[in-house]
Amino acid sequence: MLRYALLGFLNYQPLTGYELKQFMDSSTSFFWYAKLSQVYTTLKSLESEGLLDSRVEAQAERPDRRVYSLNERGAEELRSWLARAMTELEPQKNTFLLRLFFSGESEKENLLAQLHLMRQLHQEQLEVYTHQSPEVIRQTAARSPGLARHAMLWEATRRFGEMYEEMFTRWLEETIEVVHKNFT
Amino acid sequence: MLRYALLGFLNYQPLTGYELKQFMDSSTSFFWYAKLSQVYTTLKSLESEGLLDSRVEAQAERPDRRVYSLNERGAEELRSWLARAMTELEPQKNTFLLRLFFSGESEKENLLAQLHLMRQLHQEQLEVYTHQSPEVIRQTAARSPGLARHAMLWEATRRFGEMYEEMFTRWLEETIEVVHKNFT
DNA sequence: CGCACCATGTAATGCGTTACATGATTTT
DNA sequence: AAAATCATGTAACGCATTACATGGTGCG
Repeated sequence: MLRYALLGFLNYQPLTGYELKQFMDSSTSFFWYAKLSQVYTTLKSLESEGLLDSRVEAQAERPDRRVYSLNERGAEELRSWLARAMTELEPQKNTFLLRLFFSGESEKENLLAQLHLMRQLHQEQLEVYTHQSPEVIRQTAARSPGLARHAMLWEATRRFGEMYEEMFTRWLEETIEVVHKNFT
Repeated sequence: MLRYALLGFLNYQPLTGYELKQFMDSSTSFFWYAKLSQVYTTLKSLESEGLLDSRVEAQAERPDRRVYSLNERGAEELRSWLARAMTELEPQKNTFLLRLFFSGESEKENLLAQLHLMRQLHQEQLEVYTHQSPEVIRQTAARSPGLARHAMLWEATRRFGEMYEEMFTRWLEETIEVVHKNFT
């Protein structure tokens, strides 16, 4: 799947593996992320499949950079992936819910401490979506007027993150209340 | 991670691989699931690590069943996993958001069709959490009075599913509206 | 002086999926 | 007569993580 994320970013402009990782970290990271090592290996395999081209740029007093760019076959692969609509819900995994599900024999205090810690973390994440992300989107979109329709969709994903964290925080408060009152 | 899910279920009672898969499908599947083949291989490796015991039950006119049970070391492993609190948010992946993020050059109609389809799917899933899941929990808890505190936490995870799908549906409606009005 | 950042990659391992293989019983 | 359920597993593959390996620049 990382393949498509990389094709998507390279559809905007040629980039190195290192830069791709940075772009991901500052935009899609809350719904798609990867380690640098995976970015490098995936770029290599995309190039060997003929979906990307690369050239090495020599730099004075810095390591050489390998810049990847999307070629026509890569652009076609991206379009065809986007055209294939999803017809089923994607199964999700959530370790925190798994733990909670099996915590019936845990100490009440440990359970409450874990729930409070999670609330803290989700509130912080909510702050990121409400305060930092809008700025990132505005700045990126400002660099080119052709990106207006893209920015609308970036904003939609940001809004998802915001609503998700709002919901998560509300659920944690509700759950803390229930555990506090009824857990023996 | 599946290891811990299996240890968790086996903490209630001895089960076969096939039964474990069924239990997962009817309870944790929205935040943890696995294929049968993985269940079997993971059980085997848990046994070889000495966390589970198994015995084969011969059956007349049915294939033999291998029943796994948690031993003291397995119970300890489960407890120690539950005791190690999470201190960071778990990164999530969501293919639908990834596609949306890169759909700036897609046809408006295709995009709206995809959003409508997703709304349909999430509304159906919401129905499952509000109508089917409470019954499953009530019935399972009714089988043994010692499961009351467990049932409280099962209910908390169900409630998460309900709130998640509610939120997702609201977000889809908001996004459909935005795309409908502003996407060219 | 040490840490963060820039920059690239390989190797080993682990977790999970898909495909393969078998076969009886029960339900439609 | 066909499909679903019960029941078990192995083999091949793919995606992702962790660890290893290197080395210069800039900042506090």
